[in-house]
Order: sequence, then C-alpha cells, then structure tokens
Amino acid sequence: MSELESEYRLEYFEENDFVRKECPSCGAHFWTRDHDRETCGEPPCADYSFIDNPGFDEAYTMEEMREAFLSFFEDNDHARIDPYPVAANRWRDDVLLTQASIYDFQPLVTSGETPPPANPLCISQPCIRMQDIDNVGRTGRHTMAFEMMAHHAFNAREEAEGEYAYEGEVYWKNDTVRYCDELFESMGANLDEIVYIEDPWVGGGNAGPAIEVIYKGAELATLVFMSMKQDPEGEYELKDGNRYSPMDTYIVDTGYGLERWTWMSQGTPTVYEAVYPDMIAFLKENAGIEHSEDEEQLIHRAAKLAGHMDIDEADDMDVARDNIADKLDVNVSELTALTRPLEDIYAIADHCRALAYMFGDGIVPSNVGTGYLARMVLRRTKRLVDNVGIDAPLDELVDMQAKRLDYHNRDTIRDIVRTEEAKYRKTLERGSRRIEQLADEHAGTGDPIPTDELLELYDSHGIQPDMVKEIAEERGATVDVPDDFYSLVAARHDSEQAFQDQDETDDRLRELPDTEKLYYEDQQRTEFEAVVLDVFEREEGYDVVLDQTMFYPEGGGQPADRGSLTSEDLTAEVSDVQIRDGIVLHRTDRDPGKGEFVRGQVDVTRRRRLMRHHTATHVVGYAARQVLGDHIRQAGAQKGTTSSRFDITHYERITREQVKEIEHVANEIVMDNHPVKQEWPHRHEAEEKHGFDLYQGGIPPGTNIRLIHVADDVQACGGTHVKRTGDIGCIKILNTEPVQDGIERIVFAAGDAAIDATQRSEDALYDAADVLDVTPQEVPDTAERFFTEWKERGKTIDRLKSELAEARAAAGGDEIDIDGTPVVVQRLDGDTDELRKMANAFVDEGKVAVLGSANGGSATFVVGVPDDVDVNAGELVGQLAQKVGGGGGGPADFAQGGGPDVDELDDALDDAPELLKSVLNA
RNA sequence: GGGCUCGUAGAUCAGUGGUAGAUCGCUUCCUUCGCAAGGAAGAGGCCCCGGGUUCAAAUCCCGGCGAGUCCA
Repeated sequence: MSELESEYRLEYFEENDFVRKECPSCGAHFWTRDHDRETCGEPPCADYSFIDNPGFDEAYTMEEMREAFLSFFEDNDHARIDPYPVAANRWRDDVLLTQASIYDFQPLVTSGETPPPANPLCISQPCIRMQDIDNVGRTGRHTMAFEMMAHHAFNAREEAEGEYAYEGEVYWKNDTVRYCDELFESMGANLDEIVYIEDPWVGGGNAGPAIEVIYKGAELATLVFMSMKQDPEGEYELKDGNRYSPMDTYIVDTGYGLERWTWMSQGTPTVYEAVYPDMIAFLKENAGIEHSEDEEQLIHRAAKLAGHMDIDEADDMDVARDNIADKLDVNVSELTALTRPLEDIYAIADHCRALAYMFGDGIVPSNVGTGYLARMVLRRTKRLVDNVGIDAPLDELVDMQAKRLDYHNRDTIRDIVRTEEAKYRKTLERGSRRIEQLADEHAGTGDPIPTDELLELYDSHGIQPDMVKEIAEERGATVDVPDDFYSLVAARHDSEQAFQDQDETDDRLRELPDTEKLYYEDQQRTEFEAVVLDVFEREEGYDVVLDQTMFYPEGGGQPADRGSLTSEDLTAEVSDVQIRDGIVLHRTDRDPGKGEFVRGQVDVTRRRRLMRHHTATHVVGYAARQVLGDHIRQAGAQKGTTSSRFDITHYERITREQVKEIEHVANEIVMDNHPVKQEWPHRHEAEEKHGFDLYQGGIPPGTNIRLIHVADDVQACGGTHVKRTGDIGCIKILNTEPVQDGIERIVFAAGDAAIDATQRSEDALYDAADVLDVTPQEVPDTAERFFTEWKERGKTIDRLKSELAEARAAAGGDEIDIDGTPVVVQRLDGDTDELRKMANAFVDEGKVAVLGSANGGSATFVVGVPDDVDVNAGELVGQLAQKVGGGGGGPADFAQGGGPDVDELDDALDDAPELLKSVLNA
C-alpha cells in the first residue's frame, strides 16, 4: 500500500495547509486542516458529534439536499443526469441490483467503448445494498435503500487519443477534493473538522486510490480515483493480493450519501428520522410507541454511541449493546426494550423504500434473481411489521414510500405487494401446521426436534427456526437452534458451477472487414449479389464470408435465414447463418470458391414467416403491457416459423380472460395497419426519449442503436420486420405457461401459421365431437355428462359385484370341513376385486375362503380368514402362489397373491385343503 | 440456473407394496322455541399424468405437468 502513498500527496492538500497523520487507534493515514487532531474520527475511533448538534447551517429535507448537491455541481459545469433503474440486471448481466452510481456506466462507458451521457456529470442514483441488511435500523446509519449522489469525470490518457469514446482529462484528484471542500463550505460546515482518510479502493477488476471523507464522526463521501485494472504483470500489489497496472482511461468515481448528508444537516438521533420523518411518526403511532422525557433523553444519548453497533465491525451485537448500556449507566435489558421496537420501525421504513424502488422499477417477485431478493425483503419486512405490532397493511406502507418517490405505477405496486403477501401468509400457514405436527411428535420424547428437521423446514418450506421455536415450545416440544444454523443450510447447497470457456477467435476471421448488412437496408428484398471474401472449411460444410449479405444471422431470438448461394459453377445450400464480431458466416454444403461472384437467394417463405412472427412479438408485448400492466417486460423470446414464444415478467398466472383481451388488442393493432419504422439514433438520444424500456431484449453495444417503432411501441431491436402491422395477417395466442415464478410464457402464432394452429385445435375439437357424435358446441356438456355417467357406472358395477359376491356366497360353494372349520375352496375367474368381495362374503358367514382365478393371463389367489380361526392367510397365499410361479402375502386375516403359471391353478387349488390342514394343525 | 420438499374426499392431511382412511365441511334425520352444540345415518376419490418393476403400485423406479421453498 505504501507504493500508493505518493498518490495522496495532492497539491490541494499542500496549498491549504493540510497535514498527514496516522490514527493511533486504527492505524489509518489521513489528511486534515486541524494540526492538533489525533484520531481519524471515524467510529469506532470516535463517536458521532452531530447528534442534536447539526454539522451544517440549515436543516435540509432529503429532497432539498438532493437539489442542493445537484445544483452545486451544475453550477460547476456538470450536466445533471436522470437516475437509472435499481434493477441493474437490465443493462448488465454481472450484478442484480444497482449498488453505486458508477454501476450506471459499467461496463461500456468505463472501458471507453461508449461515450458517457455527459462529461463531467452529476447524478443522484437510487441504490439497494443487501449486504448491510442486518445493520439496518440498529446502527442508526445503515440503510438498504439509499441514493448515492455523485459526480463523475471520464478521462483518457493523451497517448491513447482516438482509441476511446472520450478524450483527454476533464479533471482529476485535486479538483475532486476541492469540489468536496467547496460543497461542505457551501453548507456552512466547519472545514477544520473534515478528515480525508487514505483508503485504496479495489473491486470488480478495477482499483485506484480513494479517500473517505469523515465529518463529525460520519462518513459522508468516498472519492475514488479509478485508474488501475487487474494485471498479473502489474506493478502494484493491492489489498486483495492481486497485482494491478494503470489503465488508459481513468475515472473520477465519487459517492455522497444523500441520507447521511440530510442526517448531518438535521442532527436527529438516527438517519431514519432525518429522511423518513413522516413515516417514522406514522409507524410509531400505529405501533403505540410513546416515550417519556427521560426515555427520550436516553435514546438520544444511546444514538451517539450507536456507531459501534455494526455487525461486521463489532464482534458481537450483544457485546456492543452491553458496552453502550455500560457507558450510559443503565440496564442492558432496559435499553434493549426501549430501542428494539424503534430499530424495527426504522428497518420497516427503509425496507419499504427498497420495495418501492424494486417494484416501481418493474421487478416482479420470484424464486430467482432480483425477484427473489424482492421476495426476501418483503418477507423480512412483513415479519418486522408483525413483530412490532403494526396493523396497517403492508401495501399501504410500501405505497407511502412509492408515493414519496413519485412512482406512477402505484396501483400495480400495491397489487404486487398484496399478492406476494398472500403467498407468504399461505407459506406461514402451511409452516405452522407442519411445526405443530412435528412438535406433537417430539413433545413426549423429551428430545429436542432434530436439527435435520429444522434444516428441512427452512430449506424446503421457508420456515424460520425462530418460528419453529415459538410454536413448538407452546406445544411442549423443545427446540435447539444451532449457532451455525445458516452455515448448515449453506452446506446443503455447496455445489460448484463450471464456467464455460470462451471459444478462441479465428485470426483469419479477424482480418476480414465487417459484412455489409443489406437486410437492414431493405427488409423486403431477398435476392442479392456478393463477392466471396473467404471460405472456412468446417467439420460439416463450409463457412462462407461475403462482402455483403441479405441473409439474417441468428440473433435477438430470431432464427437464421436459409436459402442458397449460386456461382457460375454451382449452387450451395445455406443451412445456417451466424454473426461473429460483425462478420456474417454462411454455413453451406459446398464451397463456392474464394473470390467468386455469387447470387444469394433467401428462402422467402421462411423469412416472411419469421418477419411476421418478429413484428408480432412486439405487438403481443405491447398488448400484454396494455392488459396486464406496465411492469410487463420481456424475459426472453424465441421466434419460429410455426409459432413463437414470448416470456414476460408477471406476478400471477394469466387468466383465460386476459389472454382473450391481449389477443383482441394485438389484432386491433394488426387491423389498424400501422407502419413499422426503423431508425438509428444516438443511444443517448434514444434513452433520453424512450427510457430504459427500450431494452427489452438486452442492451446492444455501439454509439448508435437501431430502434423499431410499431404503433406506440418502441424497442431497440436488430431483427427483420414487416412493413406494416397489417402484413402480420393475424395473431393467435396458443397457450400460456409458467416458466418460473414471476415469468409467464405466451406462445402464439402469426399469419398463416395462426390459421394452421387454429385449424389444428379445431381438428381436435371436431374429432372429439365426432367420437361423441355431437356438434362441437355440445362437446363440453356431453363430455361432462359422459364423465359423470362413467363414474356412476363404476359405482354401479362395484355395487353389483358386491351383490353378486354375496349371492354366490349364499348359494354356498364346495364347502368342506377341516377340523370343524368350514372352508370354501373355489375357482372363479374374475378380477381381484371380485375375488376380494366374495372372500369377504364367505368370511362374514364365518367360513375360510380360498379363491383362485385365472384372469388376464395370470393366476390370482385371495384368502380370507374369520377372526376366530387360527390360520395365517398370508402364509397360505404365499404357498399357493409359489405353485403358480409367483408370490403373495398380506395380513393374517386377508391376503392375496398370484403367479404367471395359469395351468397350475387347478392343481394348486386341489392342494389347498392339504395345505390348510397342515397350517391349522401347526 | 441449481438443490430440496410436496401433489390422496370440497378443505387440511394420514396412509412406505397386499380390501383407500381421519378430521372439518356438506346432505338427511333425531334432540332444541331457535341458535351453538350433541347423537345417528349418508353422499363425496381417474390416489396429478404417462411409462416401467411386480402375482400385486396411492406406495418403488424413470419421465412429464403442477405447487412450494432455499441458495447463487
């Protein structure tokens, strides 16, 4: 780290008479104007000194503080940028949630491939961090949801001119620190109390020097100077043990916590009271929490020490609590009783904000991805709400935050919360029953409920061990939750996933120029001429590279075109088309020859069908959004020639009624015959105009992107489309199915494929009608009638068999007497059911029944024995069945068996009296 | 995406290879002025679907469909 020391010797520090010091408590190096300062000033090396003693001239609300920050940087020539969604997986696939403002510009802007929306810029980016979830509410300063205010500058080294999407240096370290100082100054802060701690930053393959900004005990900002990338040959070894080397781009990445700044300006006991005063007041009142003057005092004093309550840093929460109680000279349990409900309330307000962000940005609860995170937060919040005794419905609490955040889809958000809450309630009900059952089993034994059971309850049924303890102990069972419970859960899941290697790039391929894509110029044309630039021999066939092509390569869920390439000498069939780094590869069965002129012919019928389905996909997506709500987003799509599937995010099953409505809306768009337009605007222009909903099928790289307009629907899309919606013909939804929790699949057909599909289902109906000999309209009623009749007949047959069995039994059989016991041995070819009924009938008359049958190619025996006769039916059947090459068994009073040797049946029955005799005598 | 659990009467669930069950609910009757409750009788099951193993599958095996849950 010492290698980085020079990185922090800034001219700005020198000019303003800062001194560099080492904290005697934690060893960190820091810069300060106060030459007498000793510690770094950050908890646990110091306490908060701004509670009840705000660090700024005025108290700001969160909204005011955001505006103050952004306008400060606007006045300093930064462009103000609108925030991005919290669902970062909408533009990158390496993370789920937006955790910092720099996430907005990774990876394309930070790497220099795409220009930033402005340079320099400022933003206030909503973020969600799940890592600190256990600290939320307790430390007074941690939140899961927060806004990271930031200013960024994207610099490129002068040597690298022209290689990146931005050039030269905007500003670097000195200006960044100066801005920070000036911002503090504009708020009326005491500059002598600001501490700049040296704290190198490493993460995500990048690194650089960084400075933590501490004021009155609170970390208010982090200034990161991202300038290095991971490199095994690099000259710097950083704290993660890896080596790093300088990059060509270097980026100012700052983070100013909006909530902390607001808190600092108000000096409330906790950050939560500063940022959600109304909601906290509401929750307190609803939960019936009131404090006396003395209690209020105590809470304030505890808050100043609460910086020590950090699960990561303090070894143990209880120790930290003890510490605080000790310093305040009060009883720990008293303090806990006072602060615990407050901590829950703070967490609820924070969690509700996180949920509002998530659902507001279109995340749908699920068992995977961001949806799962949302579900976890919601369930946790629900537990807290119940715990602290708040009776307001959860959707109302979330709505309070959604309203404050000004989301326009509040009805959907509430609906999602209610649906999800109901699901959780069911899970809890199921869980309670399971626990009660388990508790009753173990209550008498004196042993605690086994840990395995606890693990399964949690892992397979989502039941918290706390809940098991609570319910089970009420029923007199003991529960020991092991301390390492969650690591035991983790142990059940340890399976490594293999990473796929990237296929090596072909050097010869890289030399070739990008293929000119004629299919974008005129999507209706299917014939073209081209020059063969190169031919690669593959295991099966050839990959042909042309200078230009009409063939659409597989992409965006649209399958590749097929067709042929014809030269003077031969015609090669094109069976597949792929694109690699801008070069289109045509897979053919013959080699047309490098340098040849060829005429390309795309399979027209196939292409037309694909185009219809592709445009139809946009239309169906738009219609689904109209019918189901704005949260609908594409979660995957695959176009085909006979049908296409389109996966959408939705929180419940799509009903039949909704399907019909979607179909109507979609076909109206078709009938209105809207033009389908394409354009290639600059990506920033497009984003500004249409927002992130543009990127339904993923984010394309590049400065300009292709937009497809279908009626009011706009999407970034690289596929081929029909000219007007009327060309689709018609759209028929064939099916909907759940792909995973929170994602529904719509299967549909367009154009002639829709007709084909409709005809197929009609055929099925007609065939069914034919079988039933009724009209198609009568099929449902008739089917129901038949099914009911069929069931009734089954019952009738059953009854008749019983009656028949009784009648036969009454008629008596070849009854013999063995040692005073009446025995009937009889062959009667019927099914097992009949034999059983007859055997029962004989037994009712006090007779032993030995019945045999040859039915369906095998021999069957049933033996019934009255209670007062000492014969083991199971054994007897076993012996009889052996004679026909099979086996059998059953309880002592009633048994069945059989075997394949039907011919031996009569002999076996003949032997029955003898066998019986020996069993009786035994 | 991966792991685990579960699909049996209207509901909740027993049933681990040998005659499909319990509780609640439902219907009818009795008791009651009426209700709650009680008593008696009864109806109600393609044991999720399709294969396989077996003399025999609700039960065991494989596949599918559906539900739940945990992890990334």
